[in-house]
Amino acid sequence: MTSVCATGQHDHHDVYAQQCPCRGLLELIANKWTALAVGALAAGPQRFGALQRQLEGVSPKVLTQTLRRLEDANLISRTVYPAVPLHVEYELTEVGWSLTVPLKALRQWVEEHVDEARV
Amino acid sequence: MTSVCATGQHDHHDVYAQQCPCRGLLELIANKWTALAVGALAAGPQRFGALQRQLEGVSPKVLTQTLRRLEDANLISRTVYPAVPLHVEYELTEVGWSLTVPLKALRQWVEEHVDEARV
DNA sequence: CGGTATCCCGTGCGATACTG
DNA sequence: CAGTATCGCACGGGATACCG
Repeated sequence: MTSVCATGQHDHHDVYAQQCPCRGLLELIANKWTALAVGALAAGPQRFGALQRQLEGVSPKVLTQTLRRLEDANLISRTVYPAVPLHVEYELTEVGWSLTVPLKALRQWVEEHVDEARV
Repeated sequence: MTSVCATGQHDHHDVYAQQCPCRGLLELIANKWTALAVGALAAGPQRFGALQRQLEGVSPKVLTQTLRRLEDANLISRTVYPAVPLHVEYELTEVGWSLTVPLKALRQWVEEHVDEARV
């Protein structure tokens, strides 16, 4: 069994439907900036402004949406340091950090097959 | 360096922008059915109708779009057997097959962290 | 059987302006 | 500094009907 969704418990009657456990993750990292934000945070905790500069072209609204979704998914944490001016740090959680491993595998696949695959 | 996009050649000046080589792949598998179609085809060559039944809920138009994109990316091949009724087979290419490896890593991550991460 | 054509809708994304 | 508010558009996706 090598499919994305099937488990060892399943057989050829598998349905790759809405119930697939991959769906949630795929829909999360599917959007434009999420995986890139995780990649940026893999270098260490970052402030909102720093993330916005690294993810070139992202608007503050969209960056906020992206970070909120990651926070809701428990992949990053948001820490506010009450000060003037405001200081907010985003950081990968432990489980968020673990996600960088398969994500990095994906990146390596791209590097290795960028010529064969027209992605 | 553990970020999604940075390579060993890069340093802290990396920009996770539109130029990131991951972007193409992420935008490809980002949509609703692509990764699932790859997963289905990992079980072996499939006909259009069989894919449509496995990817429960997909409309013929969207399935066609999905398969065309995968074909354009050189990840699957489309073979027409001229007969009545028509017989069309979709099959993973070699590079398409190689993609199932990191995709499977992603699935395993989901299974292992489904409780910690609310994806 | 394996699609295309057509219509429609939700939402992800972007630009800009403004605020605690 | 770190967002929110508002507007608008493009596009992915869905339903249905039809075609070679």
